[in-house]
Amino acid sequence: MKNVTISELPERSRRRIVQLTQLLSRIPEAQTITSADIEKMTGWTSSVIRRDISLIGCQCGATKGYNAGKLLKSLKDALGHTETVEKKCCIVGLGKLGEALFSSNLLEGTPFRISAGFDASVNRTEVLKASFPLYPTPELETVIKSEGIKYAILTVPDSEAQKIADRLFACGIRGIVNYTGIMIVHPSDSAVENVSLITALSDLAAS
Amino acid sequence: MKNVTISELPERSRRRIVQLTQLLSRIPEAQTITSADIEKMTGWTSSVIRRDISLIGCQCGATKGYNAGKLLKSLKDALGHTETVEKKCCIVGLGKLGEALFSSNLLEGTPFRISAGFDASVNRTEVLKASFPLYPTPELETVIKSEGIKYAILTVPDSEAQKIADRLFACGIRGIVNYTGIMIVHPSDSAVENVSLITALSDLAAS
DNA sequence: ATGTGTGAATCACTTCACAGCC
DNA sequence: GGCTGTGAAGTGATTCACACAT
Repeated sequence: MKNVTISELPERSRRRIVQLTQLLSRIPEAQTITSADIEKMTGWTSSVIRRDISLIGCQCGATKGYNAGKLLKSLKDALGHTETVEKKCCIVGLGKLGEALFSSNLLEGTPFRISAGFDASVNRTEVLKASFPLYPTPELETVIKSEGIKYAILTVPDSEAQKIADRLFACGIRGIVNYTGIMIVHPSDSAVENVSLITALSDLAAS
Repeated sequence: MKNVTISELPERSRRRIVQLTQLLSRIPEAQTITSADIEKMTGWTSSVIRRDISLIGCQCGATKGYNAGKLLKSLKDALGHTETVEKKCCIVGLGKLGEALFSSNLLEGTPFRISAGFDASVNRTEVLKASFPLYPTPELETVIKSEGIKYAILTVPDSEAQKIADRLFACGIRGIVNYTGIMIVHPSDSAVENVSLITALSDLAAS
């Protein structure tokens, strides 16, 4: 099996590969790592890990386990995390949460780049300092289209969330990372990743 | 099927039920809602929704669909979201992100309550204002044990994350909501919900 | 000797399809 | 008539177990 692209493989495998990528990026490149080692760190069984890796056609596991650097490279390739391709995002809602997210440089070293920020308050867009341009919300459609932005980080108040999401999907946004407390209704050709504190806590408590 | 508790049912169903609860809480109690309506809003098939609901033994669907209020109540019961039971959480790391999370009152109306905050900087714990007590990180073990806190929201810098997580699990924390950019290695009798921006964006982009 | 890669078997989840009920 | 609730069938993911490579 060779050169399978990420969106072709099973959803569960895909998510594990995303996380495995993050895990490996903190391990010295030269180190070898076995599927049993990864099992200890993640809780996934070694066989599911071996299968995931074989699905992307890495074939980099020699007799003593995988070479961490090579494996990471294969995973990143499969995910399309190559230096040359930059994935444009915007952040909508520049309250405390929005500000905290973009000012902490979380996306450094990833293929994602925040290219625009939006807030309903003109005052806010003028006062805040960011490494990307800030616009009042009415300009949302124009900027997203002209910049070709495909992903949005949603940090507006709950009461605004669905309305803004509708506008985002209407102007070409393919996916939203939803930090609000409500569930976003969305078209079937788009995606929402729920990153809400309530969902996360409820999932923890129920597990 | 009656009175099945949430941790007994399939993981996928559990997660959908958590989300469904959030969705329903924004719908008038008196309204009736069919599994087909929910399909339109969530993208899950009506049959998977009907089965999820039947798993918790609601039996509240009459001939014209579910009564939103009754359904919500059944779901909340199954999740253990009853008024009387309060689930204690703490937040570790009171930087911008931590502050943004607790000051936005996201947990109002949920069974979760933040009972303590911790930060490495004594200055920070003294200056910030919160509706719960703030402590310097060395007091973490003492406070968590004496308060009986079971869940933690982790918003420390990446470089500290694993160290702090180890301490949290060692003193009785059962689950962590991880806002840091790294993957937390954790004991198998505990859980981590990853809520990192990078993971969410990567999952979106790969879908 | 050790750990991968992968068919085959198993297990879990989803969809089908329809009986039953308002 | 319309929609739920649920056995039975189908699909998809995980685990088993072992041949193979070093």
